[in-house]
Amino acid sequence: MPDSSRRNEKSRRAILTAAFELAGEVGYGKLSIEGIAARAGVGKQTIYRWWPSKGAVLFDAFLMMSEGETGELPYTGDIERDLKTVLRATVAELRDERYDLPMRALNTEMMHDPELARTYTERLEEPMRDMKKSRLRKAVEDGQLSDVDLDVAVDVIWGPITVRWMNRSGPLTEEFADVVVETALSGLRSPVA
Amino acid sequence: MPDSSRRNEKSRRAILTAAFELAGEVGYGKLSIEGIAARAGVGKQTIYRWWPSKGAVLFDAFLMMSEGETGELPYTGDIERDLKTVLRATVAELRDERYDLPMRALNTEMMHDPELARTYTERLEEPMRDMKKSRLRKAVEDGQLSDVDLDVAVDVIWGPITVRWMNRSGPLTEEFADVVVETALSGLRSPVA
Amino acid sequence: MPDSSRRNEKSRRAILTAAFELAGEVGYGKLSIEGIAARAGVGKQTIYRWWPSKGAVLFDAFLMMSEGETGELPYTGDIERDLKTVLRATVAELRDERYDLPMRALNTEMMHDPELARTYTERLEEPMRDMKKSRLRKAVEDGQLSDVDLDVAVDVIWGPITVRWMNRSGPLTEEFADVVVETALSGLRSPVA
Amino acid sequence: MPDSSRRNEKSRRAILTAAFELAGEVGYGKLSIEGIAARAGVGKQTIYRWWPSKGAVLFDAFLMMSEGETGELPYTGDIERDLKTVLRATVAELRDERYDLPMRALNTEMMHDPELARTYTERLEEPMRDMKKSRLRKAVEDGQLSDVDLDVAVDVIWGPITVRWMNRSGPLTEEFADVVVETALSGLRSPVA
DNA sequence: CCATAACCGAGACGGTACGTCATGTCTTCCA
DNA sequence: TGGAAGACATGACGTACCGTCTCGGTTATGG
Repeated sequence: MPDSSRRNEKSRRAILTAAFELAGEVGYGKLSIEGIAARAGVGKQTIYRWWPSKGAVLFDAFLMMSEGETGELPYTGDIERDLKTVLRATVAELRDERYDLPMRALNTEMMHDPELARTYTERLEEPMRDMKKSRLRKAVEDGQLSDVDLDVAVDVIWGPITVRWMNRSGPLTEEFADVVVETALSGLRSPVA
Repeated sequence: MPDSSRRNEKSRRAILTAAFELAGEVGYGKLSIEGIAARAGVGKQTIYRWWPSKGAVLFDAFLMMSEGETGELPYTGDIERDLKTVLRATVAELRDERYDLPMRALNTEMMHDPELARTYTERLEEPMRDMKKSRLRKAVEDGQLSDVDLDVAVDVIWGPITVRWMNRSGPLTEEFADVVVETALSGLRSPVA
Repeated sequence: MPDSSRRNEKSRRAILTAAFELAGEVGYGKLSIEGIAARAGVGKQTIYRWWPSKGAVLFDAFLMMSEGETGELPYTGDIERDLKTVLRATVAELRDERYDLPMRALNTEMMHDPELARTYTERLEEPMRDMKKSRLRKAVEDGQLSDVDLDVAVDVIWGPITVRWMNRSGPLTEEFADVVVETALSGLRSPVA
Repeated sequence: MPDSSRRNEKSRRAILTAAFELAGEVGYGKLSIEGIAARAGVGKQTIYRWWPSKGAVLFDAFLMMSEGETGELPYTGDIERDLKTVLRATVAELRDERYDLPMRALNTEMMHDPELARTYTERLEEPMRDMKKSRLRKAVEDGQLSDVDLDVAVDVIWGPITVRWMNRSGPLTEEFADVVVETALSGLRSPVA
């Protein structure tokens, strides 16, 4: 197995950058190890030596890009307002050409590679989910939300956005983001009942 | 352009069946036109003549499989109970090996092929969505649900399930289905507020 | 088996013309039955019905083209002069783009199809050879040639030309034609001997 | 362009051997790059990397086979006797199944590929022609032949054999070889003249 | 003078091979 | 020894033709 202490950092960054860019330029279908190596000015073996799959490269590329991206969701004291802010930002990002294609590429790999999905969940999704749950928890403490399972709450709020993006099953707009937040907060049940 | 009146129906069915089965057996990554043609006992050209892409074949395979599948969602008068029944069934199907892999394959293709996504939406998603909205509409009439945007309601209910399935971001169980229904119906907001 | 009395003469001519032209335009390698049928505005089956092979079509095309071509070689009384005239004409024809490629195509087919070679020999080569032998016989009668095997004589005179054309083993010029005639007539042996 | 220093010699030999054998077994029409690759246990790309065409492979196969084949034509002092010896050997070789088909295949390719014909001429034909001219030159020095153009002499002697082989226009026997030699040496012209 | 059998155009079909591209492994050579 | 370079066996791609096979739509006799 390779000795990572001898690893060439410049090559590593060149590969990840090339992978991310190519995913955005040519799309998932035409994203190839050969292409990444050529763009990065690197031998193919250098990729195969350090990553087990195309998806793993892509994942690391995301990791590098999102490095230092962090911290907390906004807190104004009004959970509805804050969730709308966040979801609108998410929608904007998903509509951004620069992120759309690479994210689709990564999602595709995850879809068929449970191991990659697990790693992704651990390294990228969980931290983000924790941020989300953290904000929701504060809202519970503020008496704005009832004491539900926060994981389910996250899924109910962010799930609809993700699905629309993936399947293009409807327009992915800021209005949609707002309505999702309102609906998730108020529930579907008639208040009379 | 091919003359569809001369089309060989037997070959068509053999191709769609082979595509569905292979998607289930070898997964998306190893699903090839050559493999489908070989399994179906058909020349490759016969596939290329009638379908523009691997995704289109897969889509037609789903169409054939879901032919006559239909009608209405259950109606007992209790929307919560009925939604739980439906979502539990959905979860069961998504966990069924026979459907999991082919669906992932189709979703992958849709993810990168907007035209295919559009067709899918029109031919398969819309009808199902209409069934769902129809059941929800009855619940509104029954005074069980408030008068929300039904498309958003559908996304809020079914979105979390779909996302967990796709990304394997958490366990996809019947309990999860139940909690999603309860949360979506009651909303996250504290009743005190 | 097909009833040739019902045969469509127009189609037949269109096929042969198309075959000859295409052989000249695209060369042997890209000459296809499909191409001939398309150019002739004819169904493929009409070709397969009447000819056993591509070579047979080509052969018939030559037969049609050389119809009525004939009679006798020139006779001025001087065999050397006459042979030079004939060989120069042959060289000119072989250098003519319009005949070069189709002839190469036909020769290729004959090379690998003994049956076709036999038919060609009978129908086209023998008549031409008879004309050649006829002229040589007259030269024998005129006391200009000794009484050799005329078939061998024909091969010795025309063989060198044919080989140079086929293999491009040297320049195929009128001068070459002249020298071949002179050499074949005089022989290689030193007159002293 | 490929770096020939990295070339795998074992693959090269396997390809050339396979090409020669297959040409002899299945004939020109069914000789395919795929078939050669399969027989040689080699990827198709390895053939496409190093040779521009099927004909070039075949040519190299001949080159390999005729390696070290050489030297000089027999010299007993009697040119007629020696030429008969050589032409009889040529006839025998052309009638040998092991050489007939591969040679036809190579000739076919040369016929349609001037570049290949040029290479063949340079690398295989010229050396053989030089041997032939060398023997004829000695005969001239011995006073057995007159001082004719030796290239034409070679064509007059060997041309008839080649043409009969290619076109099967007559029986290719040792008797024919003898008569061709006699006729070429004595000439056709009547000795009286 | 129609009926019926053939030819005809068109082109779908199961195949084979094409020439290209990417895979993941291996080897060579350089720093 | 890590890395750039790239040859290698493998296998899928999408295309071109093969030779066979229907499908209607004309001919063109022969009963």
